[in-house]
Amino acid sequence: MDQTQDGAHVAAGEARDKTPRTERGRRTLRKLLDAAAVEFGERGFHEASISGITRRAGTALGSFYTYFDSKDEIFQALVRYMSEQLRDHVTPLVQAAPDEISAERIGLESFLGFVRAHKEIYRIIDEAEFVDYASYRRHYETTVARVRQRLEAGAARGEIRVDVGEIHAWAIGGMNVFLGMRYGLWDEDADISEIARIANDFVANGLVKRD
Amino acid sequence: MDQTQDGAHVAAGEARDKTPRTERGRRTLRKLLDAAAVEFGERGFHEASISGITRRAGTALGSFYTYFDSKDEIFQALVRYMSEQLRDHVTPLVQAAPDEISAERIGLESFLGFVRAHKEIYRIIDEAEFVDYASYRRHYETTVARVRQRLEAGAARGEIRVDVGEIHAWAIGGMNVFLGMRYGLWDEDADISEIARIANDFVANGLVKRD
Amino acid sequence: MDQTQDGAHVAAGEARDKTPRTERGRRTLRKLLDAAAVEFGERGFHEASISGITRRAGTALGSFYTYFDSKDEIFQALVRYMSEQLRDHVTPLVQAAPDEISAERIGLESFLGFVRAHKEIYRIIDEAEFVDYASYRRHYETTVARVRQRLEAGAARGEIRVDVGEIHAWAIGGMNVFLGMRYGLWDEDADISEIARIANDFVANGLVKRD
Amino acid sequence: MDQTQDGAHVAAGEARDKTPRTERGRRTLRKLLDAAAVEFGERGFHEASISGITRRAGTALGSFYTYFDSKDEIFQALVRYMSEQLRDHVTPLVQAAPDEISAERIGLESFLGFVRAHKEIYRIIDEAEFVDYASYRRHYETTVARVRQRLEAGAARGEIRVDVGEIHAWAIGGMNVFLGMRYGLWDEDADISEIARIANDFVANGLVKRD
DNA sequence: AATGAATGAGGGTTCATTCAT
DNA sequence: TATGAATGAACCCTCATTCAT
Repeated sequence: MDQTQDGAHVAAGEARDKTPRTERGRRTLRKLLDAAAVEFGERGFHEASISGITRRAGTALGSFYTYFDSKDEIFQALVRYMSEQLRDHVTPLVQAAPDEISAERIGLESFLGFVRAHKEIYRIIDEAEFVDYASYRRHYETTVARVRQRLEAGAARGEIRVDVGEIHAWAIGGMNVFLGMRYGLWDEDADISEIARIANDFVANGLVKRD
Repeated sequence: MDQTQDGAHVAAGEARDKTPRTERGRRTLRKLLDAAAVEFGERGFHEASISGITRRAGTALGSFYTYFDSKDEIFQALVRYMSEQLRDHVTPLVQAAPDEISAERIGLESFLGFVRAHKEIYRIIDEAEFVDYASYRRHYETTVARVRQRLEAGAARGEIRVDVGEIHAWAIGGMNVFLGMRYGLWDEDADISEIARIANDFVANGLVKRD
Repeated sequence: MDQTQDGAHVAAGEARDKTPRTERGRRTLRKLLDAAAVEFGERGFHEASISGITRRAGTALGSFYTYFDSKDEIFQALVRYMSEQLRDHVTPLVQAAPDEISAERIGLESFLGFVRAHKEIYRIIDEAEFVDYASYRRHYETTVARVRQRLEAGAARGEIRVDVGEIHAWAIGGMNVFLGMRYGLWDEDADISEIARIANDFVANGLVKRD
Repeated sequence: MDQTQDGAHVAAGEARDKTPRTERGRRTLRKLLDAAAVEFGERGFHEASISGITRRAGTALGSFYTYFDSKDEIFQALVRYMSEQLRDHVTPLVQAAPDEISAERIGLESFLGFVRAHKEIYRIIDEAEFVDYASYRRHYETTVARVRQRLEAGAARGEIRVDVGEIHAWAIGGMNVFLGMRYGLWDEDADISEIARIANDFVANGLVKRD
């Protein structure tokens, strides 16, 4: 976790660096982050408590503040970390796709799989909308920007229509997120790859009847 | 409440009816709901306070509890109320559309307009995900169910492909919500009808190049 | 109920008389007292609420204050009323006793029966210790004074030892109250007259072995 | 709590142990208990406030909750503690008595002395009837059980009649409590050992005239 | 007399954060 | 670094009592 963005609290005086120096410190930091993921995922930001995190981590309450300045800060760190985990899961699969249409199908399918396997991540990122708006917005802008790049590259390669742009990217992002909620979070049994196939056919061909 | 179902909390013994019996009571109830919409919209559920609501409503703190059992309860009432307001705004416009494809365009455009005009409603409904999950889920399931009905009716009329179903409905729902966030909430200046036109062309024809 | 004792609130200005003038008023007053007996008996003074009383009585909340000045006042009225009910139940039976020893047995037995039949009365009078100390003290002082009178009359008639006095009366009072709690309130099944017989034998003869 | 059983509220999930681990913690806990005894004794359970307790204890309001989960809990702890204090005062004196009749006299006299010296204890234990019924009942059942054991042991030793049992024990318990109230709490000046002597003579010989 | 809405003081409890060891 | 006690602002909710009709 770094503190580049929103670094308002750096200016005023002491900017003690909370990066652990020792191996033991790094272990504790990791335990806290893992515990926080579970605590925030299970109880949500406001119900979650620092003492809940340290209890799960097996550390003393006070130790928390050796590594983080506040509850908000660890949440922010977690959102960034999870956003990256999601990206790291999806990106290589998408990049291996033979063409842009397939890439979107694979992107959705891998997203659905990830949501199912890590439901707490979905929740935590979404709750950022009400806890750390900057992180929330950054996550979705980044995610959608990647969609847009793929679309424009696909268009440049002649695989899809040439007028694709930001609007299409947000539309696809929204579709994926809602399908993730509906079939990743809520419906345990749906066949993920079938859903991705159908949605992808829709994205590719739209609603109009073709013959 | 907290991530559980809503429930008709009547069961245990006393279920004193909080419905106002006098005209004065109805006025106060309305003032409280209006004030709560502003308070929750501006500060979010957790930052919002009952005293903030009554201050805005111009009533005594205790009067709040003449009409609501808890902070959760008024939030729930508000989500339902706003969900209905949104529906009442969009539905007649959509129903007047000449065909299903146009209906989706008009639906999106009117949604974007509504979000711009009532930003707090968007926020409140979304925050329900973390405050009153049942309301949140009900809102989106209801909304998407309406999309699905339109799609299937359009298919029955031969206006669109016949294999549309739940997945397409959730995809369109997600798309609309994200475009609402991006161009309704974040971007004040975007031309709403132009966005709806582009997104609708995407929905109609998909990504594939047509000639 | 009257307001002779502790009438501090009479002096200051308006001493509106709360005695009902109409028949309808007298009915409402009675309903309130009955409801209060149930409410206080079931929930205790502090858990009880005026609205609980009026709900049980089937009157409007505001009507309560047509008849009583405060929660304390109705409680006080109730304690006095119940104290009298208890006395009215016990006294005639005791007075019909052939001698003082028997009188004490009958007094205990009828008290045990009364407690069983009116558990809420026991509770209400006892709680007065923490709500309306004056009423509590008056109740027990009155009760014990009656025991003492009986004892002294019995001694004068030569039925019992001549040195009986206040201490004996308080001892007998306490004995009765505890047996009432143990075998009237807690133990539904105990044979009341057998208990009274054993206790009375103890009161008559004491612990010392006789042959 | 309220009229129900006490219970080892461990069950549901987190049972953070509130036992202090440091010496400083033990000191604070003790200060809180002492302050609570005064606060509850002076104002009664319902008038007492947590902030009143911490003010008297000289700690911050929040510190209370480091050691107790609720106002009920500290009250319960206090009742148990006081019940033990009373027992520790009376028991050794009673056990040193030469015979059972004397034991009861000494028991009463030491009880009267204790009540006078610690009026708040009498009040707190009695108020438990309306705050923490289980504690109240446990206190008196334990106390009376001790009386009963003494009686039966005395009978076995041939010092008193052989048919003594539970009823006699509750009778004696009630006598003591009422005499404690009358001559320990209300009457500062009465000669305690004289009262105990008279009451004991009554307990030993009963009401019947002997010559 | 009756009704039911309005009032607001008051208190228990939570918990992020700080501090002393 | 780690520990766990200490701090106190903040807030929800209750309910006796008053008021207007």
